[in-house]
Amino acid sequence: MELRNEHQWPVEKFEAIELQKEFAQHVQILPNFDDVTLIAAVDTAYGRNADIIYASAVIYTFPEIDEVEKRFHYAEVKFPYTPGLLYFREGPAILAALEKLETTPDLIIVNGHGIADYNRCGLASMVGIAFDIPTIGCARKLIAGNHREITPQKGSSQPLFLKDREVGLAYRTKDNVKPLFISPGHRCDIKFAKEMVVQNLRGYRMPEPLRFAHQAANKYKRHIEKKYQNKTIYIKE
DNA sequence: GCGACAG
DNA sequence: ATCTTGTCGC
Repeated sequence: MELRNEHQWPVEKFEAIELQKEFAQHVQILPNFDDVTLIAAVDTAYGRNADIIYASAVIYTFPEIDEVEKRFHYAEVKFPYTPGLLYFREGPAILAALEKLETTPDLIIVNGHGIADYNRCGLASMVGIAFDIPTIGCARKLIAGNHREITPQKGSSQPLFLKDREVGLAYRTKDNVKPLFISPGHRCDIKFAKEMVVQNLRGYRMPEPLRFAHQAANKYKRHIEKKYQNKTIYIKE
């Protein structure tokens, strides 16, 4: 895949916020009627000291969810974990893994929030803008917004509001299991995001592509750590 | 001002 | 996110 919006990686928080607000201007929330055949999912894993980040980018067919292509990338972590600025910590590795994909998916599911973010531009939105491709944010915890209580039954959901705006939803993917927070990232809307996530559930809390991408990132991490045990990992630019 | 705070 | 085994519950 090819980046559509290149930029420097900020070192200071205020610079990151400036870039995030600029990207937020480009976020498109609109109905998506495209036929979805290929779905990509990205996720990351960290080394023990949280100094190295490992990212996976995997493409699956939909609705079969058969693996089509799988790429990875690891890098030194250079930005501190800061709620609201996750993109600046994980973005370098995630974008690099996605750039290695030879196939272009119809949409990308990201482990993190889309517009359910204080600046309406979470990790999923930032990734979507970077490649100008439809993205969906899927998070296990809420960072911004509120919603009414949802029942314990699978399928129960409530809209997620942030400053009077509906930005996504809380969705129960399994009975008696904590809900998932879904929000559009870029070039799609809440309805599309919800439908896609629901149609990709296969009995677990997380949609299958993301669940697999998560496992893939961890396997990749173990592989690299084993390969370089006792040695100093050399990371090229 | 205080609390909350994706991975 | 990561450090970690068993264990309670559907």
